[in-house]
Amino acid sequence: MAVFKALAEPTRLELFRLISAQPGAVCVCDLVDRFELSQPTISHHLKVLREAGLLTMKKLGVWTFCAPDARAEALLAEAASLAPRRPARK
Amino acid sequence: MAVFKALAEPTRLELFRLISAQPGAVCVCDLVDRFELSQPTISHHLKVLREAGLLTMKKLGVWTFCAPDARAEALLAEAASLAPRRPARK
DNA sequence: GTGTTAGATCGATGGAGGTCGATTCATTGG
DNA sequence: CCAATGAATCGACCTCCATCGATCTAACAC
Repeated sequence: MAVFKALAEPTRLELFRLISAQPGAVCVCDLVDRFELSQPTISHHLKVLREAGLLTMKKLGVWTFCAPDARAEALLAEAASLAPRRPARK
Repeated sequence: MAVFKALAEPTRLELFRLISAQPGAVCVCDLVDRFELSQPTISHHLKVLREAGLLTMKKLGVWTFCAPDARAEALLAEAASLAPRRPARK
C-alpha cells in the first residue's frame, strides 16, 4: 500500500489535491512557487507520488507537467475497500 | 488526514486488516501473539489506530478487545474521494 | 494481604525520511 | 560555442517515529 505512505506526508497530500483539482496538467514550476519549500524538496515529493502510481509526469521542452495517473482512482478505491462491510460491534 | 499516517505503517495496516477481517472483536493478547513484535510496540500501534478513529477498544475484565470503529468506513471513503473525477489527460 | 497476568506508559535508542544547498543534467536561445 | 532556466540528483543535517526493556497499573485468583 504505497498509496498510504505517499499521502501520509502533508505536503504530498496537498500536492496531489492541487494537481487533482486542476482540469489540465500542472507545471512543476508553478508548484514550486505555490509552496514555501525548496525546488529539490518539491521534486522529491513528486517523485514519491509518481512511484506510488498517483501521478504521471510529461516533459514538454524545458517544463515538466504533472497530472493524476489513470491508476490513482483504482488505488484509492482499493484503499477504501479496507473498511469492514459489517459495522463495528459493541 | 490522520488515516493516511495511521495506515502508512506496515504493522498498523496489517493490524487493521486483521481486525477488520474478523466478524467479532479481537483480543489484544492474540494480536501480540500474531506479530513478532514486543507488547509495548503493539500497544503503541493500536493507540495510533484508535486516535485516528479507525479502532475502538473495550476492556472486559483483564482483556481488551479491538473492533473497527464505526467511523472507519466514512474515513476511508473520504480518503477515496481524493481521486479526480476526470481521468488523467495526456 | 501476595502473586499473576493483560495492557499501558515511560525513557532511551536506532533508523527512516523530510529538508536544504550545491551540483548536475537537459533544453532553449543567443 | 556559451549563457540561462527548469528540473533532477547528490550529501549532509536534523527531526520524527518505530522499537525495545523496564516499569507501572488494573483486574483476577488465592
